Amino acid sequence: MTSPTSGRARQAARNDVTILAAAKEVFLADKRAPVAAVAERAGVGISALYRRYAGKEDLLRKLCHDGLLTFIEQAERASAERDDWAAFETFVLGVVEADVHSLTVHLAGTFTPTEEMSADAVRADELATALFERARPRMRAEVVPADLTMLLEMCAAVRVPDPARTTSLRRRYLAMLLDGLRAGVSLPGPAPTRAELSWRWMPRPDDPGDGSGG
Amino acid sequence: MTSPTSGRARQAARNDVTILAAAKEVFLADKRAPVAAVAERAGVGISALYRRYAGKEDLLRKLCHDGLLTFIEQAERASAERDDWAAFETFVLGVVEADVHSLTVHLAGTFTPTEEMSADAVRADELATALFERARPRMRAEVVPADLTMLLEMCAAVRVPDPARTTSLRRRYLAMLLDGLRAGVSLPGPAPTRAELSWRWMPRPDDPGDGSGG
DNA sequence: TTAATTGCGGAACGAATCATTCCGTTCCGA
DNA sequence: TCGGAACGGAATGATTCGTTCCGCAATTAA
Repeated sequence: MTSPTSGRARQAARNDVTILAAAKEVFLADKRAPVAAVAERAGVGISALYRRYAGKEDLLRKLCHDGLLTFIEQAERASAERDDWAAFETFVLGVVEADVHSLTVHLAGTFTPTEEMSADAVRADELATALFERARPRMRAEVVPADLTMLLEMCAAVRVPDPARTTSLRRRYLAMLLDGLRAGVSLPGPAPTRAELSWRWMPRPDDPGDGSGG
Repeated sequence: MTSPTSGRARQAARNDVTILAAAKEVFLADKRAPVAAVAERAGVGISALYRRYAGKEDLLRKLCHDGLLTFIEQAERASAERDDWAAFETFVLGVVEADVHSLTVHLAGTFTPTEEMSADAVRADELATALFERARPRMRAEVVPADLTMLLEMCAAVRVPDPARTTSLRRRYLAMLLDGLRAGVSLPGPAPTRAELSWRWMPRPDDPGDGSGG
């Protein structure tokens, strides 16, 4: 089992990424989607999926963790930029374009997290906060890092059937949000606290959607 | 049956509004909620609900239509304001505070609409577009009335467990969005078209939530 | 007072959905 | 030719949920 460059094992290795990509697409569109939908999208049988993951929760966990790692990667890459605001902008744009928010926040609560995941979540939060703080001098008064979570949430809510257009429209409204982040001075009501946003990471009996299922 | 001011009929009349209010709360939190959850929230049995509505779809339709009428009411009320921008602002704020968006757009597609509903939807669109056009001179270049739908969508995505805080936070981010609506000049990508947003009003096999079900 | 009616609570029913398992098949590698 | 890894997809069992049905209680009409 050195390098599966041919035949069976090769196809299996290909299925690894195919299934993961299919799962990402399917659960982004509807986080309550059945497992069978993932298999169908990937063009494989259900066996191929259950051979790789112990169950649905396992797959969801893997997906969420991957999203978290992408988030961290975007943050680290953006941190290299010299200009404070440009770094922040690059980071947020990267997260939005990778459609990572739905993979992390929206899938949270559908499984019990790993210790490693929790640690990565903390690190992700630290990186994002650092980027936010760097750019904060150029923002309006009274904004806080917790606002970033909500801005990403709002971008994730932009969704049309065509994925390409969804990305394009998200860029449009992200530009508006970033302008709004810098304009004016006074904002109504108190800023969100960390406690108010942490409920997403706790297991929930019901599923407030989405109002919107993905 | 002149005026039910006592006993039985009185309680029944009270249940009319209780059930409707419960349904609004429940389906706002999760549009896929079971009918039994509505009855439980209202503190009545399932019979009390089915006596009033032919089925779940009937209840959803009533709820959505009520939301549409509230939307129209907010638009008409705001239209009376002299200042063009103030009228627009009052209107949007009214819609957001009434949490009407989830009742209309998010519930659309879960039932077959009435002719009257379709007519009201057209009227709602006309009123909203008129308010938008009045305020447009004070907005950045290249924004279109269809943007309003998306802005409302983004506000509806702001949600925390506490309803009062949800309203407060929505006001906060609405202020940012409105500032973003006026700032700058150039926006990336083409504006949304009506066709891209009309899919919400067509019956769908699946349910893209949000990824989030509200 | 009595009988009819209205409104209702909640168990029961049946359909649908889904995660998971299981069995037979295919095909690569030796 | 053979062992077994990988797989397709039907079968299964549990759960959820919309709807119906039956019996009871309270009110009202006679």
